[in-house]
Amino acid sequence: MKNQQPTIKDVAIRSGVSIATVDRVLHNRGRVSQKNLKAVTEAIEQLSYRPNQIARALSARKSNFKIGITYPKVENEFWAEIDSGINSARNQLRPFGVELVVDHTNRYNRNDQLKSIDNLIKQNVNGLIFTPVSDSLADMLDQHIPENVLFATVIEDTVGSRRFFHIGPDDFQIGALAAKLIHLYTGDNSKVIILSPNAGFSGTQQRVSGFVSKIKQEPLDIDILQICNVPSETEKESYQAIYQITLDCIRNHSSLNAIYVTNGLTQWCADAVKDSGNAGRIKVFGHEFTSEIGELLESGIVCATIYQKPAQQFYTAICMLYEFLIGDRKLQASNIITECSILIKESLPFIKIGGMDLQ
Amino acid sequence: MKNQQPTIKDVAIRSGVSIATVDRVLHNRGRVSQKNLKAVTEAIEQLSYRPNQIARALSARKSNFKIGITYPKVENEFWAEIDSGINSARNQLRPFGVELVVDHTNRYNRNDQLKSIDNLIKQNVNGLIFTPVSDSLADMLDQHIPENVLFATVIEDTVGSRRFFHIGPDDFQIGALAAKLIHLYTGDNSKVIILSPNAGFSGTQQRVSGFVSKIKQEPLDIDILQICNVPSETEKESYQAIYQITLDCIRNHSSLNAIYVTNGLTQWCADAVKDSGNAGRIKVFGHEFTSEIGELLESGIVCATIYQKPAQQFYTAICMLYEFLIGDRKLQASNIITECSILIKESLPFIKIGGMDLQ
DNA sequence: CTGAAAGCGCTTACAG
DNA sequence: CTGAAAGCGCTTACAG
Repeated sequence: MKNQQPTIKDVAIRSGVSIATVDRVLHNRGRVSQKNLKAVTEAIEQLSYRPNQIARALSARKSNFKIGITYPKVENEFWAEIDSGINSARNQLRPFGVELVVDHTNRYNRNDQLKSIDNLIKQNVNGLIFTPVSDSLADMLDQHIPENVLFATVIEDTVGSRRFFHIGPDDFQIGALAAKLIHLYTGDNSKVIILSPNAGFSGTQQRVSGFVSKIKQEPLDIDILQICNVPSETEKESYQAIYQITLDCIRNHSSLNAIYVTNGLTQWCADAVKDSGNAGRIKVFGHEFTSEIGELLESGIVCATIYQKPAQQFYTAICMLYEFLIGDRKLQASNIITECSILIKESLPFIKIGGMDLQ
Repeated sequence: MKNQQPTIKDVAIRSGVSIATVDRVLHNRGRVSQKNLKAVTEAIEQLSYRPNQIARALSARKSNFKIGITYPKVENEFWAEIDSGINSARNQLRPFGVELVVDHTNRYNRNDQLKSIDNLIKQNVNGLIFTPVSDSLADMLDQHIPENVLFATVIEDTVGSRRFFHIGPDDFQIGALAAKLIHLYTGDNSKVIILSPNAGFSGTQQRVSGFVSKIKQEPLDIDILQICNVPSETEKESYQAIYQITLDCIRNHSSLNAIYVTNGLTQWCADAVKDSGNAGRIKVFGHEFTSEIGELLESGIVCATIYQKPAQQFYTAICMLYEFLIGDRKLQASNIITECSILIKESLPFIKIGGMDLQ
């Protein structure tokens, strides 16, 4: 009844060396004679041996790992959800002896973020995960982060940096999907305004591009009345700004019947629509999910949002980084495109915040 | 820098007993004096000790577990996807020494399924996971499956049985969501036919109820021209039947402009719509996702499907069952309502079949 | 360059 | 009722 998975011992016996030597080969630690290297490699091949990750993890428990995480805590609700993803990962990895150190900045600001990263590195983290506030960080990151610290990006990418992998949505397609949803809900007489906070993020720009391009390509009968960048460096500023700009737009465009908010500030726009007495007449479309968004979907002020499951992204990223830390970091890491959900009133019963089933 | 999670040794020292005694308390194995029981319980409490699952798993490796799985392999594509979920679980659990034995039946038939279950039990499985073909199985299951074999249901439930937990969608809400999607795509002049294979499944019935109830409640301007049960005990029968019935419906109802298929046979209905020259005019809505459904969404014959991610359900169920097998099976297991996705042409770029990120 | 040994935190016979 | 010891499959000093 014994499960016949070969172990490191089997490989050692077959190749006529000690377990320690097999281990050296497994980790390319060198200091192995050509002859033994060959014997071990062949034995591994013949037995199709795969190291047992459980045993590896238990053993790794002796030397603890520390993973640092930092993000811009500007839109509170969005990042609060991410904290739940981080906590799931913390619980998951605790038995492996992994410590998670979380830091954050209060603005979308490059220098703040670099300081936060420096801070984490000073605490001797073995790995680093963060959402870069600007694409232009690439060079700086490679300078600030030592070679032996693995880092990965979540939600936003920094193309050109040494980042090990990236997890995030396909923002261009998200924008296209948003256009389609608006068309489904408003039919052929859609006069839409795009409110675009976080214009510094390349993801935001791509959503707008995807939206515009979808309208042209299909084509969809949607008029874009205006595209407004909403100032949003700090939290307070962004809330106030989008609320006020929404009111201004409503005043200036009497034909307006739909608003697309390119990110998670959707609910503040919806509040302005409601407060101005336009609930139902002006339909709001946007992103993410909070309890308030749930109510807004229920009441019909918001028709649909696209949910990128940020907590899951962080959870997955943290677990992946750990895999590479204890395993062979020479392995190629692959990027992951997040699965996004369409949320409408009728899909509310299925939603899981965080979305980690196995605790 | 040592991580300060307490271990079983810490508990033993603090309560002045051996590790073995602590272990006895942890697993309610009895044979512990009142005095020691109290001491250990208190020590666990004070240190807030939690057993390390990794160590537990590695140790459990000594005694192998076998989990049996059986399902009705009638709609090939649907169950082929599930095989990929089972394989993910197999890879995930292999290092833990878990063996997965898979069996299936060729029809939606109670007796076939009971035979399959008997067969797995004869192979000494420690746990059992399956999709019951009939709600009325409850009593039989409790008789056929020994008390010491944990079992759980996926996709379809058997209320009233001793099943340990259930993972599946909220079928009533799924039906309601389908009604909404049809309304979004066809507007206020919708003449719909519901094609309902697998009428023996309670889930199917609930989808129809949810659909009808949503139309009344909202209300949505949708006329249901007819509700057809499609014979579907075997695979070949169901494919042919739904194709033929679709053609008949098209012939009999000239005003027909939408079809709702209550489950995964959607693509065969869509083929009939296409072959009869009604692509685009008659819009198809249904369930699940296969490569062919991808093409049908792309070409606009199918407007939307609701995807219950069956592979993920099985994956999660298998992993959960293992957790209970090695852990304390006295713990209460909780049921899981599957997160369902709305699939439309524009969400195709995000879809993941199987959907297991971490391999 | 190589191997014997200790250890990660549990579980499981076994002996008392 | 209780505890010492072996073992799960790895990794990591340490000695040679």
